[in-house]
Amino acid sequence: MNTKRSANRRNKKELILEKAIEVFARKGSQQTTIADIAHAAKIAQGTVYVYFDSKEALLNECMQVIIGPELQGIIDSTKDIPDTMERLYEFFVKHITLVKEKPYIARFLTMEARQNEDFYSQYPDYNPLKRYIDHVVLNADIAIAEKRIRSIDTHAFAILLVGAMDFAMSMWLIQKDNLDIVAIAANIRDILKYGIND
Amino acid sequence: MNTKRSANRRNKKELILEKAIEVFARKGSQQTTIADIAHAAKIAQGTVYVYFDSKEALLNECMQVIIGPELQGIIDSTKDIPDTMERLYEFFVKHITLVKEKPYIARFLTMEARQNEDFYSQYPDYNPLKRYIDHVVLNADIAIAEKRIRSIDTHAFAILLVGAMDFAMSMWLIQKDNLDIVAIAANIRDILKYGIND
Amino acid sequence: MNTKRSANRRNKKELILEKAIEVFARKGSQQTTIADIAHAAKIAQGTVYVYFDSKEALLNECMQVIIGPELQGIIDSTKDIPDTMERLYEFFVKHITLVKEKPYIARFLTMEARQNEDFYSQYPDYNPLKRYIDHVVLNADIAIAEKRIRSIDTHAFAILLVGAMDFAMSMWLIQKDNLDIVAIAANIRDILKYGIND
Amino acid sequence: MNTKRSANRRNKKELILEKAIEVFARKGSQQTTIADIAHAAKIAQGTVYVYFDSKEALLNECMQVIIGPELQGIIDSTKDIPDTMERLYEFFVKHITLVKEKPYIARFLTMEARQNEDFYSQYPDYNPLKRYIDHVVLNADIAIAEKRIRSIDTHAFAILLVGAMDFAMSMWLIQKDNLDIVAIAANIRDILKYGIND
DNA sequence: GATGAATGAGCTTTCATTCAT
DNA sequence: GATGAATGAAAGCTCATTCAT
Repeated sequence: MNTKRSANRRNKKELILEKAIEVFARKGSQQTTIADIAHAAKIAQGTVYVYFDSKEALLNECMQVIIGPELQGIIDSTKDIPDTMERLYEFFVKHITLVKEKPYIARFLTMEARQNEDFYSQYPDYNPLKRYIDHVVLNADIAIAEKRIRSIDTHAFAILLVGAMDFAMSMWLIQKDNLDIVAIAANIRDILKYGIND
Repeated sequence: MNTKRSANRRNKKELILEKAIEVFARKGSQQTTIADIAHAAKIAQGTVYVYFDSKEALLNECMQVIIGPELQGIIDSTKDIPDTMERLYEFFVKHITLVKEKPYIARFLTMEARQNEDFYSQYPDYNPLKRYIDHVVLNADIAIAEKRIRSIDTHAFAILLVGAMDFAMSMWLIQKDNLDIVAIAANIRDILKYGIND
Repeated sequence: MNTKRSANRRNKKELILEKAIEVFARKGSQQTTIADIAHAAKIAQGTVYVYFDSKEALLNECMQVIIGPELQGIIDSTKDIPDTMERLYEFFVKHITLVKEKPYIARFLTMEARQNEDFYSQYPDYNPLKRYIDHVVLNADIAIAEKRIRSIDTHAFAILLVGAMDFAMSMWLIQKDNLDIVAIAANIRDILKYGIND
Repeated sequence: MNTKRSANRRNKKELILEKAIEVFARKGSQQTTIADIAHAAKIAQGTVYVYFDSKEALLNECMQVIIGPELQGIIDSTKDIPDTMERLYEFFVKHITLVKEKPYIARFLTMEARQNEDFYSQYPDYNPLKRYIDHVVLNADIAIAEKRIRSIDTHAFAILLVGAMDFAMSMWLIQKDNLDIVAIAANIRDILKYGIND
């Protein structure tokens, strides 16, 4: 009984989260109404408030669902690649692949994330791309220690890499057809590796 | 008379635009009301609608004012630097300087710009950073032709450079104190120049 | 079995009533939600509706519980005081004592009771202070018949006495600290007894 | 121009206040919706918010309108009666007359006033009947100094008088037909003057 | 009987937009 | 052109009540 009830509860909450992510991503959080989400989930508006305190709380949980499993999943899935730079490259590619499969993630990362300044100020660690930055810095530090790359400023390197990822995503969202994002990834790798100098 | 009237008209329209940019940048366009702007410009709310069809039209004109003079100004002011790569680096630095002086520009470029998907879809060329991308691609192509740099994919290079600029700006907006954006610029230059390989 | 069941039923209903009185008195009936009461009674919201038809019905039963045992108790406990006026004074004092011990009673008498105009119109006899008025009139009539007091308008006298009690309670609810309600009672007695004339 | 506009503004605000008092008095503030008031004033709901910050602010202004001019008017209009006790009696009678003419005042004084505990805590001086209490205390003190009445506790006396007024109003609101409130006033005067003792 | 998730009508409040002056 | 009072649609949110379990 309890387990079934509890399962229903979790399912309903997850259903709302899932639909909310969809709608938020499609319309933007400001343009999305609770009525939109309730309609998408085929529930009454009031039901949303059974599971979430407010629209803002719902949005925050959506972001954490994305930031948590999805982004961490990418970091984790590349963990075992031995070559450090290969690992970062794979990380880059997997991120792009994820975004191509679930464009709403890009939507959250590049758009919603930037609007919630208050959210950031309160929980700076939830900044989704901050996690990426940390990951890149960590790996680049290792690569330097292992003498696989020269001694560079790893924070600047992380901004280059993550900034390029983020920007490529943004552009891809707008002009999907004209952007071969996978080819771009390979070329970015080449530039970062050898530089632009002769 | 006519010219004077016309001048008044232009002045009042420019006054509204100027104040709107200020308020939009400070509060975000969604949080900004027409009343806020009218108050900032010390005019009546109805007057805004004498010069602009709607709030959205006003926002769009604000973006064009920024994208136009301000960003083009940076491109133009670095036009005469002879060395191509030096020119791009100066462009990068001037952009950062501009943003540090007028943070509302960053606000528009990194936040507002991404919210107006409709705007983009309708007018893809108004994408502010698109102009930067074009500028970087153009210059990198020249640099290759002049054999100042090796033959790279200039589009990927542009994404790296502009993406890093944009991302650094975003981070700087959130955590101004902990980000020495000028030092980062220098380190990014170094990485792009020589690559990370030994 | 049946008796036990019935006892359980009565117990649960009394539990709800008891907790409802507490919560209604603390927050006011309008600010109180069924969820508040269910929470206070540690039962499910739906259970409230097993015993009461509606929130309003619950409130009405609460009022009757208070008007019944509590107020009647005061009347009864002073029944045996032989001197009529002494009896009324004691009645006054006991009422004050009761209210000081159970302030939620004052809350109901002075606040909730006045809001339910519909309730009154339907059941005028449930007006809690009406019972007091009747009691005072009855006793004053007796006192006159016994020639303990002069022939006054006993209804006016009852309004004076009960009105003063009610008003003193109201003020005491608002500014508990600054009102020595017992001293006031003694002084009111003196005025009523001898009048204000020299 | 300005004066006409300004006059319109004041008129509209007064119109809203007037209608709000009517509706609040008829339905109670909690049961009254902004839509009710807007409908009564034949304006749009939003217009209410042009003149008042919130429903609560509107209610507060309603109370002040009543507490201010109306109650003070009674106090003022009896100022010139030379005999102190006669003055207080006239004050009592005028209050009753006012309430009979504008029953909504009674509604506010006896009902709304008691519900807004928060309001009281914040602005204890706005307590409408507090003003009456002060007035009675002041006059009774004078009467004692003038040796027109004996030395009584004037605060207790004020509670008797104002409490009786308030209670009589409450009862009259509920059972208008069966209460000759003017006769009661005369009898209350008699009791207070000579006491109940032989 | 007991539960509590689900409901949806109804509330207050906001604000882009209009229009008589 | 300029005004700002007026509008009313639409939003987020609450909560008494219901009903399948």
